[in-house]
Amino acid sequence: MPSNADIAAVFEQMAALLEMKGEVVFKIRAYQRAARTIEHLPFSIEERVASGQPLKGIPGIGEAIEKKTIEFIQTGAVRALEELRGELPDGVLTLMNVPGIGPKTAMRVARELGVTTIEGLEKAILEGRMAALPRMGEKTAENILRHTRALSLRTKDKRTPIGVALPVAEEVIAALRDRCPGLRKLIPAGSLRRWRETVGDIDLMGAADEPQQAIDAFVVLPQVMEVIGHGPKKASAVVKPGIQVDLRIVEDESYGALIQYFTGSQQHNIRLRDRANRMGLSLNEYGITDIATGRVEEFADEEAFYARLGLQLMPPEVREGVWELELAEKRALPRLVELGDIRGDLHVHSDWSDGREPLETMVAAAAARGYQYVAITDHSAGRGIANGLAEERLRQQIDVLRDLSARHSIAVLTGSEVDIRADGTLDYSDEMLAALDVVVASVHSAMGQERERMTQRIIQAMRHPSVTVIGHLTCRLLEERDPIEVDVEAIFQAALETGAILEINASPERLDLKDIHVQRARELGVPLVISTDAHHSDQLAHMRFGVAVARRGWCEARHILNTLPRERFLALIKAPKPERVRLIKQGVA
DNA sequence: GCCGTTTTCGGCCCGACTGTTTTCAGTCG
Repeated sequence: MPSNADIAAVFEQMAALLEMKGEVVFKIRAYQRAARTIEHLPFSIEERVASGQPLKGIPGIGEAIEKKTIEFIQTGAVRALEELRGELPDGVLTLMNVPGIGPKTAMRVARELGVTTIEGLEKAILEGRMAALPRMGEKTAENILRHTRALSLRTKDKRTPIGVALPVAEEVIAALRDRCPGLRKLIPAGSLRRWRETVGDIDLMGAADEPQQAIDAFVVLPQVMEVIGHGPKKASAVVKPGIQVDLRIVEDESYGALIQYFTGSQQHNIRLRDRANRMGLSLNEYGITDIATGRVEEFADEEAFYARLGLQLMPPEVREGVWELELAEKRALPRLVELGDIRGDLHVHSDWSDGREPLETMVAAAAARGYQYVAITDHSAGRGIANGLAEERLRQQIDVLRDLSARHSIAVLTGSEVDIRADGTLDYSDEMLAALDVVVASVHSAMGQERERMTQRIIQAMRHPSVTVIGHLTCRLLEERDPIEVDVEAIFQAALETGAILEINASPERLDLKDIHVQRARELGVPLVISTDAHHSDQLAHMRFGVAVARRGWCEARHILNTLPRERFLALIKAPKPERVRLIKQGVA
């Protein structure tokens, strides 16, 4: 059962090997483009093929790539790829993992030095054989050596979770603004601005009268550990704790074109350029050039830039190069859900279990965010390690919360994050669960169960009359723990049937559901909430990450139930489940 | 290999930086 990522990897490798062979660049790009498109599709290619739907129509996928995709799904291999592998030296793909080594260098190193491993490469550099190659030199060899050494700790495609990268970006921005009064604008661009769950590096874009001053100030910031490149308009550096930051500064007039260009995605830009070409225009980061006259138009903001191309401004979160251009042309983009639409948080811990602050603090912080409701959901009894609450303590907590609710304008909902046990039963009695306003049921144990059993386990919990929400469905921890094996499509169907709501867990370590799941859930009409799983009042601010995931799934406020005002939200979660199913089908939000 | 409100053939995104070169190739995004 190949995932979209597996299929994308096949075409990435095709592209890399064709590039080494010296194939025409356009063929290479076609494979790269297909790979990246497939990686970001909101549906499973494997399922689409199984249901007999064509792949043609997906941008960048034509006859040849469709055939190879089907071949891969059916046989687990692609003959053309195997043949290419046979023609080229073993290990060249490994060498290409080293930053600074592209296809040309990888081939020369393999052919002329007989080196096909990272260890062999390091040896060749230390012995001076690398620098002796034509158009190679001491500095190039030295740089590559530095990268191979870093590689033993981190690979080229090791990505940083957005929850780590965004605060780093914000810190650098603040520091640079502080030292550079002439800096008029400065924002994160790239995958960070598109709110991808992980980023490869941090792109910062700005506008200033004297770009060079800002660039020079950047490379000497205390956060900078190592300067990689430093020119008049652009610099790259590694900042603490080891993330690469690329900074570009232009003058005000071309700021719109700059941020458009560097927000990407690459696929989005390639499609945009394609469109511009057909209009007789050429795009770059400084503006739009009329090819016939050579006249350059500059744009101070993105809206005007897109308008010149006949397009509605697209939120960065949807710029993945799949279907947004068609909708922007028809001015049919949805108004995506915003942080300000959120009326409550439904997954919050306190120091009664493994949270770090008292109930009072958490409730006051939720009220201070302007929420109309908040649910306290400490762990259930079975979570010994998280100081889960025995039923008696939970009953005490309910009393305390009733009292708190009376003293605050915010509605304080009683709740629990109850374990779904390995056999699909829940960790409290039915009477206990029925006494709660909000029951978030989550898997925390026996995560290695096989797919069918895990799926049935979760569906059994969804059918329980008192279960309101399923928490962090796939249990993944970004770059730390793989998701559990679960049939997400079956879970979505069960959600529609049972009225169980699915959580978008906004904790930046989780982001679970993830963007493409949310996109699919939205298409099916599956009810969703966004919750922070906060263990500290500061973490209520993680809501922004969850909202971003929903936006990447093209959700409007009506798709997210905790955008509902208090009375309607309470009516919904207190309705018996069959009634809730009916309300949700009507489009309650 | 993909694609078409100029085209089913002939195009295909564009520039910065580095290191090695005296005009440019390779890599990256």
